[in-house]
Amino acid sequence: MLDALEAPRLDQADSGTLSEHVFRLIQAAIVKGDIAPGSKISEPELARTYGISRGPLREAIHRLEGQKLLVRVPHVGARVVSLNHAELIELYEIRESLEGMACRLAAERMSEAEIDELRRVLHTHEQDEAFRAGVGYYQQEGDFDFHYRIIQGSGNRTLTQMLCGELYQLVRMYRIQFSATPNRPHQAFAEHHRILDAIAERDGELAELLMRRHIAASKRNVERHFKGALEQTPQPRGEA
Amino acid sequence: MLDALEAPRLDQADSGTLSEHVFRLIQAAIVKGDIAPGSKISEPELARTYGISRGPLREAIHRLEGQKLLVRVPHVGARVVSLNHAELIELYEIRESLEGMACRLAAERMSEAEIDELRRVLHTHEQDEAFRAGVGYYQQEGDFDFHYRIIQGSGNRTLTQMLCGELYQLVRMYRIQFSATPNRPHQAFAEHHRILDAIAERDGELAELLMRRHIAASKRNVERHFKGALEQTPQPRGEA
DNA sequence: TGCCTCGCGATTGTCGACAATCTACTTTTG
DNA sequence: CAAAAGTAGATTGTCGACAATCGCGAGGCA
Repeated sequence: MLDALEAPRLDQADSGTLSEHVFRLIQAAIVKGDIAPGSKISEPELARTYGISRGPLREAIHRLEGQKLLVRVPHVGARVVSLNHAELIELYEIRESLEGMACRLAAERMSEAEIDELRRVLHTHEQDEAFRAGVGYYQQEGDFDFHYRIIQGSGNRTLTQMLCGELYQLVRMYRIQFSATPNRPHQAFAEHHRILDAIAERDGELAELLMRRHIAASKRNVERHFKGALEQTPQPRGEA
Repeated sequence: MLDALEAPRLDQADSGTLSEHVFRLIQAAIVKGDIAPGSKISEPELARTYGISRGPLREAIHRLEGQKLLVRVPHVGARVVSLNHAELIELYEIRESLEGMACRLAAERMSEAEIDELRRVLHTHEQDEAFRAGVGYYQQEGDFDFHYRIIQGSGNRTLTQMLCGELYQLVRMYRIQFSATPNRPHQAFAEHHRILDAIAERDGELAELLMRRHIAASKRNVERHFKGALEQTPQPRGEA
């Protein structure tokens, strides 16, 4: 398993400690799907893979558990998280609440420069060829992600830490899994545009409403996707 | 420092691993204020205190960092979190959003038995003598905590995990710090009662509104408290 | 006298090895 | 033949020691 890791070795000192490094490496591997959801994490194997000791690795695992990307059970081991239907819907409901709030705050507090940046992000997406083809709108990451930018624009550092620091990778993981839904990208883009307009007009109330609806629409999309996949796989498989 | 720990040693196997145990121990020590906010965490010292190696201790520290009770900086060490005014307000705003949502869900989904339980919790609080004296309403923990029960009643397991598993201890820490405000306990109790009524009537919309207002009131209370303490201490001290 | 530099002590990060526990297979028994 | 007990292997949890890095104080220089 997990032989699809292109660059597992930790060449230069990217960010100081080894623990931090493998943390990011494993995080990326999980989010990208290189390590299958539900698969078991073997400490000796991963340690060998990344060429480090089990000490830093275990610390990274504990941090990953905090980000809800891993589920750990004492004396047994850690597994990559695999949300069931209900949990995934719950996640979207939480986002509806939190990102709605972030959007309202962003409409009230974002600077004109930040709004221009946001507009530029949307423009970049529009010209993306994957988007034009109707697939894979959501692959953007970090500063190039519409949602990410709005959350940061809220000015609420605690909220930003929760949404961009913890839940973000988890959301991204499922974004990638459910990325290819025919009409959704264009529709999502249109919704993004309306949200941007509301923010530009400093209409916090409307911006929040639109964001909540936007996420609710995504939720329905995931629901549909899940229901479609249910016929093929009765249960999300638990091993690689 | 931190010699006020009454029972630091880890006698029996409470919960399997040492890491898990010291995690809970340090968590309790921080929440109760035995380890001062902003004070530095010394690994060798804590390891000696609890009579364990630095390995499990470091894992516990990483988990505590995930719960936002510690702030860690590489190669320097960990400090007990000390939220400033803005961050504390942000925390309350997040709670407003999340617990409001939880309250709405609870009104829709709690069983009659659970509502009875909730009523009993409130009744217990009413008879508490510390409450009657007008101080220390908030010291309740876990199942005896009104908010805790409502969140669990929401039926949203992800939400419960976030609110009761992560942020809960942080909120509790500041609850304890700001506990003694003259009129607040009785007022809070009245608000709790109104929320309960709304839940009992299955009025989700009203229950959400009341919970949001309740937390907003708590926020204002903390704000007042903070402003009052500002004259004495210009900045929350950074050392024990 | 004030500021920069160097070095020492302490703390954090990392490692390899040992002990405790779990999983799966084999063996034994009703 | 099925089920339970026992055992072997692997995996997780824990430890003590070594290396890398940082903070702070002594000393030198403008």
